[in-house]
Amino acid sequence: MLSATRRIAHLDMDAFYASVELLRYPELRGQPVVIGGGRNAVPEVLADGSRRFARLRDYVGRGVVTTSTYEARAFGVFSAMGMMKAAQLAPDAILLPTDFEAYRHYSRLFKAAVARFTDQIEDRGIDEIYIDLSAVQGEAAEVAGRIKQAVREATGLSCSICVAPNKLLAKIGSELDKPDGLTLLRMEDVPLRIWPLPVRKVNGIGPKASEKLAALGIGTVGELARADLGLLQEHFGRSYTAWLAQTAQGFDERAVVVSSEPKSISRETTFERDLHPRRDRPLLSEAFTGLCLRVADDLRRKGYVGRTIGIKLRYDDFRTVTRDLTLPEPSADGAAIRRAATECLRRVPLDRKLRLLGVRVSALLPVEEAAGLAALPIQAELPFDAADGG
DNA sequence: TCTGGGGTCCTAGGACCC
DNA sequence: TCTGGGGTCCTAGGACCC
Repeated sequence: MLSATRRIAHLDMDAFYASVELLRYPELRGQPVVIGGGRNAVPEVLADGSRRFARLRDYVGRGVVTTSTYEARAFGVFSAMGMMKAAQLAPDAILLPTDFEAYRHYSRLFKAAVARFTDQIEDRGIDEIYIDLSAVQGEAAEVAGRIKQAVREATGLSCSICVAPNKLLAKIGSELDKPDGLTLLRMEDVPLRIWPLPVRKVNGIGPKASEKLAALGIGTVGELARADLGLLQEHFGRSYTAWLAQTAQGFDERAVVVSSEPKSISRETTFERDLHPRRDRPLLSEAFTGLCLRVADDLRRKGYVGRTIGIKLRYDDFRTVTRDLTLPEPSADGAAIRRAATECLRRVPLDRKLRLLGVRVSALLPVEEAAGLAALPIQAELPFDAADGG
């Protein structure tokens, strides 16, 4: 049972990767900076100790923007945009390589700072969390303020927080006052503060769904709240329609999930140029083996074995296909993964150039549990089952 | 200017079992 | 000979998120 009124916060670090880079290169503060380059974007240290930074215009390749500073966003450069396109919009912007090690470090720091307030924290990736503050003493605004201060002291970085009755509203709300925002939302605020927003602001309504809604004349959450359910059901099916209707009213009962086990571990790579299945076979084969070994290494480091091995291919026309194969026994062995993945590869048409190759292991089991299972006496496989109840 | 890499969850059909 | 209902597992694809 859920309590009558919960107090759920969503905390989102402001322009996280870019802000971490600004800690390291304070001279870039106030400038348009884009994160997403490779090795060639590493700043060069000059003889006088100053640094020369790469510019976006120098970028060549198939990467996308990971994050940009607010100054770069003013040029229209946002996350997930192709770097070549970003270079056209802001050729003089500073380009920096992604340094996940550094971002993970600051991620641990800000999460540890929040953990001093409560252990009711749901991890939503490297730069955001939900916090269930229901059992934390104090006014919402005051508690949120203290959390923001603690994050700033631990990291030197700002974040935006919204406290609301549920995760749906907290997530939307944390964006309303960015950066360095502190937003409070109550159910009564839904008509005034949520209904005017585009449906795309709702976590779970992506590009496809918002486009379909737009075609029905529904652009805002308020329009969604007033929409005819029968009409929605014709286009979205029963369960998604029910969810849309609840969401438009600001209803959401999902709990803050404090811990979870991974479901899959994967590695994939986009080639610098599209590779021909026959002519570039040596290159493909090398990449394929490398992916299998990296996945195996990830499994081993994280302590998992998996039964289902899968591959992912993307053709030069951007079509994506997957194949997978479930083994009788879980494994984390690179050679075994490569054998299974090769089986999968045989089932896929190799009649076009390839843009991407990926390897995935799912149906994961912690390695100690797998060891426990292996120690159990093996059930004999009889040709007829004597215990059959029929 | 073509569009990364790591994930989760959902749907749907077919096999197979009771 | 046909009909059937429910459950689980496997596979493929797709939407969505950070």
